Amino acid sequence: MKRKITLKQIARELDVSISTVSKALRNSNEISEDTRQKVQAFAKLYNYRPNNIALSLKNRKTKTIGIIIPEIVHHFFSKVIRGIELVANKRGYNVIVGLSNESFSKEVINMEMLANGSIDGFILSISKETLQQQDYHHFTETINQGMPIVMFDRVVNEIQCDKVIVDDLNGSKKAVFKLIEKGCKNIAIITTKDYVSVGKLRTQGYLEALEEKQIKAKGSLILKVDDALVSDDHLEVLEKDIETLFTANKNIDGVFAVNEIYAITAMKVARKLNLRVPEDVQFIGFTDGVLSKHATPTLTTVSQHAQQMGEKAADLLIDNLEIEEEEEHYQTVVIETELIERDSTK
Amino acid sequence: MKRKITLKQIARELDVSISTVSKALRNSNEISEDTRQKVQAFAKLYNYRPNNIALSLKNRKTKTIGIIIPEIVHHFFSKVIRGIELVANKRGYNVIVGLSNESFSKEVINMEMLANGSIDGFILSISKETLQQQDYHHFTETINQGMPIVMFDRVVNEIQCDKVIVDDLNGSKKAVFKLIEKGCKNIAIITTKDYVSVGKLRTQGYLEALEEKQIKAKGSLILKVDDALVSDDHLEVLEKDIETLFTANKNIDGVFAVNEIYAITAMKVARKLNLRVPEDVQFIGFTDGVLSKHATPTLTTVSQHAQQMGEKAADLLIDNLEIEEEEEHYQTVVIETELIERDSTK
DNA sequence: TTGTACGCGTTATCAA
DNA sequence: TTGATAACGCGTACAA
Repeated sequence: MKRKITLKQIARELDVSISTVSKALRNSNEISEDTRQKVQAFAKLYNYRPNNIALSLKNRKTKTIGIIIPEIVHHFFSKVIRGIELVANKRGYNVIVGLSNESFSKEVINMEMLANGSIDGFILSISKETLQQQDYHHFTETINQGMPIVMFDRVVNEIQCDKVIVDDLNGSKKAVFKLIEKGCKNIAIITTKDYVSVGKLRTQGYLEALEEKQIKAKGSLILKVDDALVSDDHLEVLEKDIETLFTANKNIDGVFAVNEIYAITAMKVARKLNLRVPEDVQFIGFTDGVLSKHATPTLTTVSQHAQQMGEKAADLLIDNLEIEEEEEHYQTVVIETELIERDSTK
Repeated sequence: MKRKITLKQIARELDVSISTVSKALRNSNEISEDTRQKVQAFAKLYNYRPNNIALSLKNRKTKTIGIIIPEIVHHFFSKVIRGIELVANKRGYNVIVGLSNESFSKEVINMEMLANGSIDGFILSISKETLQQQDYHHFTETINQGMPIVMFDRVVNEIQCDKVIVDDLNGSKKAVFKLIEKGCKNIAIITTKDYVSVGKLRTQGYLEALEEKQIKAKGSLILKVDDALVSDDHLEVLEKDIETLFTANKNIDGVFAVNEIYAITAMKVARKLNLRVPEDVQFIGFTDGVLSKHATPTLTTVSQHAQQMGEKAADLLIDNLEIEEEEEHYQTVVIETELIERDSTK
């Protein structure tokens, strides 16, 4: 078991100084052809590689990006990570992942751990608990320490930083317009409580779309599900809520759901109630997930281009990291959505 | 924008030496109550935190685990990561993620990047290309350098290290036994090419189960799908293959698929051919995914306990890292599978 | 009780 | 052409 070799060891072995070795390896022309070759041969033989940690300490940059997300077992977030990793790797960065598990304290702890030198900047999506408590001091503090942050998807106006967001509003409008165009008269929405910014925006899009088409929104057609319900255990509660929605509003002929699970579950409930999809009720979801593609019938969805979001976020962060100019002018990049029509609409 | 404060700055500010500050902060009783308090107050005020990189360099350990997986947009792998992250965090470690994207060279490059000091050890699952080429030099080299590796799921006998695997063989047998028990006489298997170790094992389990029940395996009932087909674009090809399987073998009354996509797709094809599930054909998949739960009908599956695998892998690695004893006796932990019965079986 | 010196591995500057 | 030295930030053995 040969430990990794260091400059010092090479120097001792070859009876030259450390700095000579260092220079020789970097092809400095201060060094004679002779020793250069000797050193390089030796280094190659022992497979010398500079120690990243030492380089990080010296250069005061780690070439590592910290990602903080609420949950990794989630198509959207894992696709974003893939995008980040893709760009990061291409530009010579590594990626270190912290999960907040939707918890404020875990988010804070994770960020503090990473902010102490381990990374050069953050890409993150805010946890639900943080959004509820509206306590953003950990973000401002890290930014004040000179560590850049790029937020994606779940962002917040209070914090000044680069952001990458989905065009939730227009995405929803597209979906609702499509339902109207397909002949729906009574369109329900299944959404989340308002403190989840994306849920709020998507609800707003639904309302605006209806208004623009001179359709009066009805409170009874708006189902705001408690977030805990996304967890698998509460699927039955979700189903019951949706069933109530349908039975209380027999005339529903279109459903817009702000995520995949809601949409799939709603279709399931509809089928159970002997409603035909899409003949009796049409469905559109909002997601980048895998369920839609394999559902029965396949689900029409608003795609978010998650991977592209990740790529953009990584590019923004690395640009920020590598460009000297101190003038801070943050940008918010909006990733357009795309309506993917499948069999749950006519 | 105040940069992170260092010991040196505190020392200068308070007009004491660096080591005094260091000791004071670590509550050394060499330091007078007086200066200790003074230093601690100042440090707290400026929110001093030791620099991780400096600590890593000094201690020669980074408290960071490197994960290399073929793909992150995959329920199984993201669940494993969640398990790793959970344990790692609990034990004071961070997690850095590299994606091989099923490519040999990306796997090698990623490992080399991380092995140069960035991490203390690896947890990985081997890429398909590596398995095909059977070139494992990068694993042996990192192990020889004294950096421990824990492999999970896609492992390989040639490498001596800790391993966490699913009991693929028995998992498959359980599934096939269940189908037989439920009255299936002609059970087909949809599996991968043999170089994917888990596919091979699951096929073997299928064969053994049949043999134990004195049922003769028929080659025509074994569909070995090309791996590229898992990618979304090739779904149609997959469907066609499965359709051929069904039409060429009208008597199929049970299907065991080695992953979720195969199973779901097969159910879809069956429905298209007007076969009722589970009345005419019963299905069992192999997975920890989200599709099974939301499929129509819901899919009976062999669950792999992915998160538990991640937790175990992390514990193994960290144990290895923190325990002094040099005697290497590697273990292979087998995670038992669990048959989750849903509506695709009677 | 406090401070000096050293080492972790590297590179850059300056001296020889 | 080569080498000594300092610095990145920290902790600690040893000296004062």
